[in-house]
Amino acid sequence: MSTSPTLFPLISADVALFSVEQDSLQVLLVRRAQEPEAQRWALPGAVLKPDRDTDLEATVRRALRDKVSVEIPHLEQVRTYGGQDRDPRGWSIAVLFYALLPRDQVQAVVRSKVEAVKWADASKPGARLAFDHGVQLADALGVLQAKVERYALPLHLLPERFTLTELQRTCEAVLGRPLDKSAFRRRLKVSEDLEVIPDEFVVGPQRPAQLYRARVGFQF
Amino acid sequence: MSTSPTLFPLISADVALFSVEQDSLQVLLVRRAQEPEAQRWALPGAVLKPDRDTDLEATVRRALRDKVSVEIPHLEQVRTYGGQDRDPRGWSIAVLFYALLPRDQVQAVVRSKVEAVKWADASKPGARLAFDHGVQLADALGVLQAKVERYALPLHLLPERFTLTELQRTCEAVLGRPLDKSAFRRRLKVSEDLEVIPDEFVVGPQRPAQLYRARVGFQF
DNA sequence: TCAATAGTGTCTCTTAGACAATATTGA
DNA sequence: TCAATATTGTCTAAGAGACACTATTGA
Repeated sequence: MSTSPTLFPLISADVALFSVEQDSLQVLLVRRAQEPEAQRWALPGAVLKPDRDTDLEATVRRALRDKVSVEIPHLEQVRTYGGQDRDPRGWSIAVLFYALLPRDQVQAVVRSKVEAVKWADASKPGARLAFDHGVQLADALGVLQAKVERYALPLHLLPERFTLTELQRTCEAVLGRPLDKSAFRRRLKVSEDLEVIPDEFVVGPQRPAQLYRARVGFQF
Repeated sequence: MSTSPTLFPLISADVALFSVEQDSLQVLLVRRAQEPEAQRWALPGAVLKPDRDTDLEATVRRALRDKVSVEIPHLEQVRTYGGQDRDPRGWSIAVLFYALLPRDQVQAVVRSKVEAVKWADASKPGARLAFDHGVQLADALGVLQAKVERYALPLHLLPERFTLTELQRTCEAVLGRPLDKSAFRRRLKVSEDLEVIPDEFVVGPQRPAQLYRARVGFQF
């Protein structure tokens, strides 16, 4: 029924969906039910359907729709993998994206009955992933880290309201290294991306923490 | 004869081939002979041929083979454009690369009889380009500039042997802004990428200029 | 009072930009 | 000598890392 990939490449869109849990960057993996590479964990993906998708982002959103019950606030292209060897079925093309899910919506991941889904450590996903998804994940992580290193704030990983310490923990989870509190706050002070929520604090058995939110028009 | 793009997207690889001439960054354009967008200038590209190309880079090299008579020393992926609206024929995917051609090989561009080819100013290519190639060119230029801003040295744009002033002029051409000579040379001094060619100088009616070359294993 | 976390201040070192000074050639 | 370009030096300001300090709460 399907066209031979020798004549026409198999086109799909893959996505590394990141979130933060327990101060650790996690990525969503799906266990493949069918051959090839059955039973192996892989990044979620979908085969392009030209009659249904208006563009590549639509393909990605469709790939995530049955796995996550909320809309994804941030989607960004990483790169494209293509060749005759990366999939045993023949010539294939995979356009890779990464996406960010706020950590207060991690529970919105759908536990399907037909498909196993799990969160894995983004920098050490465990056993070898299907196809070239290990490389894909590493590349996606690299792009995300490079952006945060360049002082972009991954606010899409946080709830709408957050404290500066939470933001710092999130950046540390992405980068995989500790950041200096003073230096971190120094640049937040001149950042255009943050906004104090007046009179809103998180209380507890310590000094209350000011709540912040993303400025309107914030773009990661 | 051809498959309908409604069922299968048209897949091509496009390339922005950059070179420097007269201290200005140039990009290679091709005038389209056929519809759609006939007569309009476009980036060189080729339709993917799964039976001939082992991967996407092979497609790009094939696209350039009949336009440039030398091998391209550097090729890098920019991003992928896909959707049902970017080509009037229907769903299409274009994987964009950029490539660097040493300025002493600009004359290696083949002036084909069937196809008009020209070098154009990379930041102001003139009239509107075909399809979304204006955006593609801007994106490719942006990726290249970002890399040079991060202190990568675009040595592939230079001849094998070059002076520091030539290197500075090349970086200025890429970035479109003047650089400070002292600061520029300061970071070259600690760079791992350059190597003095002993006792080799460019002479003239002024102080001789030391010749340099890329270190073995240099990667842009 | 103490524990715990929020938030600030200060020092030093590195680096980049601006710009001046010196060096070396051919004519 | 001079013009022209190569090469180096110096000053200053901004920014980052390290680290210590102060602030404010509940228990």
